[in-house]
Amino acid sequence: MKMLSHDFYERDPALVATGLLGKVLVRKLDAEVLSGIIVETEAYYGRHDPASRAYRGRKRFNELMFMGAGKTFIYMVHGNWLLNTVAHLKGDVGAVLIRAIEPRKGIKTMQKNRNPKKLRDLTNGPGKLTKALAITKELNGIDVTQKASQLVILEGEKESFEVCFSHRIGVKIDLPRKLRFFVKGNRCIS
DNA sequence: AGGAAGATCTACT
DNA sequence: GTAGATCTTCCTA
Repeated sequence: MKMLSHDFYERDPALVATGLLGKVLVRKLDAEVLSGIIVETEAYYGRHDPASRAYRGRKRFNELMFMGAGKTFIYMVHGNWLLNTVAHLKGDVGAVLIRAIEPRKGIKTMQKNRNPKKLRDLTNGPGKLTKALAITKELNGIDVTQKASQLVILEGEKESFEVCFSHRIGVKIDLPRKLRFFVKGNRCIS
């Protein structure tokens, strides 16, 4: 399968967020490869987005959002690591939060990392998927368009599905636009 | 030093 | 399904 190019991420965050649905998130470990289909995402903007990490301007912890698209942006919220990919037009600011995946390869290892009651709870949330895929701050800032990276995103198979959208989850003050996107009917949604 | 943050788990109705 | 405790950084005072 082909990797997504740098250009894919150099677009409006909402376009990238919808575009990432159905794509394959691949986590390379020393001994094995874990993967899953992206089924839920959210778009975040810069200064005019009160829910964005970049709302209060550029700081050391959020500077990745201001830099080149196609990198990971990982941070901690309520004790969970959340995985974003930096996505924005050239010179702009933004990111896409990956909220849920449908597990494909390495399910056993994921279950070792996290032990949910039901299988469908394995990766149906932003903090859950990072734990299942062993994603931590160590992977912050790596380039998901580089083959050598421990985290990459591939083109999915050409499945057809319907995209639904809603307001973002958990944010205090949301924008008037609906910026959460998910695959209709998928059971691995948060 | 204190508190907020894009969440999760558990234990109830 | 909803409620409350608790998870760990980094920001702000």
